[in-house]
Amino acid sequence: MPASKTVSSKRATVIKALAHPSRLLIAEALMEGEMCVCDLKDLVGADMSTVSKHLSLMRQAGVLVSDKRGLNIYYRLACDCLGDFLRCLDQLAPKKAATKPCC
Amino acid sequence: MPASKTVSSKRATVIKALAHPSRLLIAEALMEGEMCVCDLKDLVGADMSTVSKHLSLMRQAGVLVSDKRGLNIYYRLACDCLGDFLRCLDQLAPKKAATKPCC
DNA sequence: TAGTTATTTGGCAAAATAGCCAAATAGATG
DNA sequence: CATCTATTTGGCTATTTTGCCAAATAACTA
Repeated sequence: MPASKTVSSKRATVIKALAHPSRLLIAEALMEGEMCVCDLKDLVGADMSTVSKHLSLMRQAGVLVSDKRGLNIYYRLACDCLGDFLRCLDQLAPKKAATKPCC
Repeated sequence: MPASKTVSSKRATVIKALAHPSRLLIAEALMEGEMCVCDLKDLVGADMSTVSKHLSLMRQAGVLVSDKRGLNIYYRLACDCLGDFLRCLDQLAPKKAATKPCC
């Protein structure tokens, strides 16, 4: 229960918001620019209510911000630090991975 | 089902390996240098078998590499891109978060 | 070899998460 | 106002994840 654990927990909440294939797909798409829920529904290929819940979770975590215009609600990333991180992660060797560091 | 979804899935697996308070705490500790399981068990404050399973999951995802020396097994991060990312995430405002972008 | 220490594995119950459907809400528009 | 469209919410089951205990390994030591 050290104080540092609380900080970790908060960070983990944010990271968890990205740690799902559909949610990461959404985040990746939003790196190109904002999209509305129906666009993202087509991208993910799930029920709109499912996508909406993913978006809600991501917004609660602070990863996304939303913006209502007309009938649509547009979502976009709240920060742009994702690209660099993903590029680095892509260099990791999964599984037993020997002992070679990467980036 | 686009090809990009597969890439996202792989990335999500890696991110998921960081998306748990105990596992992120471990990763943060390992940013300072390698540690053995018993050190990490004290840090996390959970059963050693629990910590071991977290470590195993992280190694499978490629986030950690391990190294056996004597009776101990030392773990360390497989990449050093975590710090920058965490610093950026710390600037995010959780919850309803208004509509202010951050970093 | 027997014992000791460090770690992993198997198994299981409890808790959290995902995803669908149906219903509710919030704005536009006729 | 009645309706349509876009999105969210509630509720439910199925699946996944967590974390403990007990038992199994693995490698050092007497």
